[in-house]
Amino acid sequence: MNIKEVSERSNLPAKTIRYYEEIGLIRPKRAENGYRAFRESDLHKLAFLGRARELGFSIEDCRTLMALYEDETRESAHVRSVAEEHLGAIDAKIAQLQSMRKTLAHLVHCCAGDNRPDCPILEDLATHGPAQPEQAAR
Amino acid sequence: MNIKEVSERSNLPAKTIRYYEEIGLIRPKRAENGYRAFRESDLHKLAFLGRARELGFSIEDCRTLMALYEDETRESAHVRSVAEEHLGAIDAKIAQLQSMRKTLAHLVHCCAGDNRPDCPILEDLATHGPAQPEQAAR
DNA sequence: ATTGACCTTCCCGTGACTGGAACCATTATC
DNA sequence: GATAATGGTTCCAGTCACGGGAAGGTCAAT
Repeated sequence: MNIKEVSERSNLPAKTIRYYEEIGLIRPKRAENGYRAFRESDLHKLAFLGRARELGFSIEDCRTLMALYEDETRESAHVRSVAEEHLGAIDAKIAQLQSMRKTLAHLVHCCAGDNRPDCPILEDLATHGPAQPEQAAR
Repeated sequence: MNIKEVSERSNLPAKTIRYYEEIGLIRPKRAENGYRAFRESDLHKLAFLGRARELGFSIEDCRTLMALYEDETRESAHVRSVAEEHLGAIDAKIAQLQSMRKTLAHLVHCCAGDNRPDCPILEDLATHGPAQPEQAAR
């Protein structure tokens, strides 16, 4: 298989597939003309990677998960802990976005949105400076 | 004011302040020794920027918002539209994260997390390839 | 005279790609 | 056989919003 077919069957851009090879996530063979020669197993790995990326795992997480996938002696606890950590990060991100959303929605609601210059959004920005970083918990 | 005082009073790292000057968001004067000489107005702008960044506005949005802030003839509708667009992006991001979260939480819940290799998380990754990109709406 | 704290610029690295240039290989068409 | 279209290759640069660190100048205090 050449890269285009793999790209279509994995729903990953060819650029991404080359990048994954560059960083060692896949190791397709080469044909005599220098073209990458993908096997079904490469395609399978790419689908795995695509799904993991879709769930928001970092490339490094993907590397770990692939290694676990290929390790018959893995413990599911290991996989689960990777997923749990990622889940925690997602939750933190959601909370942060919801906090932004709340403030922003309020400001947008308060803004007349007409041809006059008065604007509570700008007033907020001008008066509520950035928050002090919290003292890190020990 | 030198950069350290401004950094402390604005709660922005000195690196960030220099960066904001580099990209033209602020234009502090210079003392004879080459040090940046910040005025209160620079500090005010930095606080404005810090707050806008805290609400997730991009640097380009910040540039627009600052320009509107300084434009006495602005229309609040303009400010509001910038904020609404950003709000929409936040909502989209939240929805995407919640979708990930849902799938991931389910998988984590299903995974025994013990010393055996069987793992529904890896099974999902191996079998549910990446989604086809939706046909873009016209 | 020498610390030490502060300031400066400059360059590299981040994550996960994307775009584009320049060039080689294969296949189809005239 | 010449040409064009399509596909492949590598390499370089750019994205976003900074952060780290080196090399060196300035200032206040000891």
